[in-house]
Formats: sequence, structure tokens, C-alpha cells
Amino acid sequence: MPLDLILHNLEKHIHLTREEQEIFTAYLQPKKIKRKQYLLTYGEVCKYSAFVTAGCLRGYTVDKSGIEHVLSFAPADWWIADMYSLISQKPGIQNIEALEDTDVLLLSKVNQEKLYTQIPKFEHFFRILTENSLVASQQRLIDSLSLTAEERYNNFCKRYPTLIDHLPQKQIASYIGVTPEFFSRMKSVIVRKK
Amino acid sequence: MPLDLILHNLEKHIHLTREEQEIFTAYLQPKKIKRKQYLLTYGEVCKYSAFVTAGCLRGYTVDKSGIEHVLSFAPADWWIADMYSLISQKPGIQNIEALEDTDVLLLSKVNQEKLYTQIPKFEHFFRILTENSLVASQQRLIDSLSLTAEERYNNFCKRYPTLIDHLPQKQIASYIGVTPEFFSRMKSVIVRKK
DNA sequence: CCAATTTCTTAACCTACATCAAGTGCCGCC
DNA sequence: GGCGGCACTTGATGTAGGTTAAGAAATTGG
Repeated sequence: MPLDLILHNLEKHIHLTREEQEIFTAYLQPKKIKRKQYLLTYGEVCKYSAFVTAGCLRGYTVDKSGIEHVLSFAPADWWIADMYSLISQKPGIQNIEALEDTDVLLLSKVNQEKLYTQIPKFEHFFRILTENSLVASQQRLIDSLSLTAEERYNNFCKRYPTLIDHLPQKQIASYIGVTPEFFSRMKSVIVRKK
Repeated sequence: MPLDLILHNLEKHIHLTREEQEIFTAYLQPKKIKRKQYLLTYGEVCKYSAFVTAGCLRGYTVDKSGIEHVLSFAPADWWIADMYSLISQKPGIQNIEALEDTDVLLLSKVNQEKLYTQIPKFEHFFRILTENSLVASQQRLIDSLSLTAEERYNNFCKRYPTLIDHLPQKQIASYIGVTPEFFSRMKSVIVRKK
């Protein structure tokens, strides 16, 4: 059940009483997104954090020559948002699209801030969530500065083993920062090595 | 005065009473770091967040072929730490070095966590600080994926105008992710364009 | 189950940036 | 105040990964 999944996700860092759980779940808004539909598009102000209960989303930007760069994948049990836009409430820079039919629970920024004051444990939870995202983002930056495409691919395989055979490979190529053509070549070289 | 600077830094996001200020400042530990000395080195566990009151630090990693990658500069009024190590308390991946004689105020992880429970406003403050770092880190990742070296240099100039003529240019080269040689060439091309 | 579309592969050629090397200028230190 | 070393420049050459193009394979939606 979707609510169990999100409550279990919170339990990783904070423990809630029954009443607190009820306050929290009352703030959530379920939503279904069909494959290739968008939760958020470039230029929109991001008003929600989304928690995925089924399916998979991808967040990406488009650069000025039209190339897409995947910033994150969000399979079940992950949070996703355009943090820049969510924080600043300015027009966003990301598109968040469903790679398959997906169910999310939305927590509005307004409700999220209510939680911070009503139940301070939520400030704790989201601080930790943000810290972990920061570390992941920094690590990815380091990888993009210091590793070859092949090494980044290997890291990706280790870190997201469940995603790997599930995702069109052009999405993986975009995530690790190469063209689909180069990715294909690279893969065939890897196979030949073995 | 150093304490004024850090208290003013906090005021950007939270308001403290006199007593709270005193509790906070009692947790701080001043330290001086001479040019080319280290606040933290690779493999050490990071036990402190550092707030710079004078001078300038740089945080960098060294990749397996020995190349340094600057992750952040911390001039006066900035916070710096190896977040990965600080959070996980595992051996760190960053070196934090003084680019000139520098004064910092150290806040130990232990004291930081005491603050979270004693004065919940600090959880709020560090959540926001972390959110802002996350957005900056994501933006830098996007830049490194989608911009040329010259565009990244222009961004750097806009974002850190005070640092630019203050820093050895090999440090800037490392930050934007090119070799000193290429950076030098690039600069001379830019000059010629004008 | 078929047509349309999207995804993947392969190949030839191109470019941004790296590497190596040699030289110049300059700043800090005894 | 001179010299040792570091920071910067410039040139020749190397390479990871991009671009363009065209066909083969796989999905998907009807």
C-alpha cells in the first residue's frame, strides 16, 4: 500500500506517533502520471516534492543545443523535485517526466513548511534527506570531473543495479554524460574485453 | 570581530536570543591556519564544520592520476566541510587547504547535533544551508555537463567576482575543470576576441 | 498482429581539450 | 639582492568523445 511505503521511508530517519502519521498523510495528495507525461516542465514553478510509490520518473534539463541531461531517476521509494525552483519559487530548469506509468504522493511546499513547525521531526528528516542528496550530487560532480565514461558507467551499474536493465540505454547514456552513439560503442568494447 | 560575522551569517535565516547566541558561541572553537597548511586531509574523518572569518580555504580531491579537482572555495563568511565524511564519519575524500593565512571558527559534529536538540532553529538553519549547497552543486553539475570551458569560466567570473583576481589562475582552472595550460590559452583567446 | 515510431548499432570524420616539452617571468626567502 | 622554485605561456601532437548519417532491431499503440 502506497502510504505504508512512504511511512516506512520516513522511519529510516524519524519515528512518528500514530497521530503524527495521520497529520502527515492528510497532507499528501496522490497522483497518477502516464508514461511520457510530465509532472513538471521547464519554466514552471515547482510547488511539490514528489514521492514515487510505483513506476519511475526522470528529471532532466535541456541545454541550449537541445541536448537532454538526466539529473536523476526516481524509481519507487524515492523523492524527487526541482530543488532550485522549489526553494526559490522561481521558474524551474527541470522537466520531470514519467518513464512508465507512475504513482506519486505529492507534498506541497506549503504543507511541507507546516510540517516543519507542527512536527519538528520533519525538519530533521528533510535535513538528512537533503544532506544525502548533496553528498550524492558532489560525488557525481567529482566523477564527471575525474572518471572516464566507462568508469562512470561501471559506477552507475553498481549504484543502480535494479534500474540498469529496466531503462532505455539512451537514458543511461544521458545520465552518465555521453551520446547514445558513444554509449553503444563503449558497451560493445566492454563486451569484447571479456 | 569574528563572532559578529558568524552571528550575522546565522541572522540570514534564523533569529537568536541573546542566551541562544551565548550557547552557540560557547560551542565554537577558533583556529588559525597558515597558508599551505591543511584543515583536513584525505583519509581523515571530518569532525568539524568550519566557518571562515578571514582568509580563504579550498576543498579539493585528487584523482587516481594525481590531478587535483577543486570542489569549493571558502572565503570569509562561508562554511566548508567534507560533507561526505562529516555525515558518514568515514574517512574523507577531500583535502581542505588554506590558500592564504586563514581564521576559522570550528563547530564540532557533536556540538552541532547538540544544537539541533537544544535549539531547533539550528536544524532549520542547517537545513537551509544544505539546500542551498545542493542547488549550487546541481547547477555546477549541469554546467559541467552542458557548457564549454569558456562558458564555465564566464559563470565563475559572474558568481565569484571577488575571488577572481585574488586567486592563482591554476586554482580557477582546476575549479572549472581544465588544465592550467588550456586555461591560459583560453584566456588569451578571450582577450583577443575583444 | 501490424505499422509507426523509437531505440540501437556501426562507421567515417571532427573538435575540444589533454599531454608533453621548453621557455619566460616573478615572488618569496636566506 | 640573488637564486630557487613556482606560476604562467606557447607550441606540437595525442585522444576521448561528439557529429552526421543510414540501416537494423525492438517497442508500442491501435
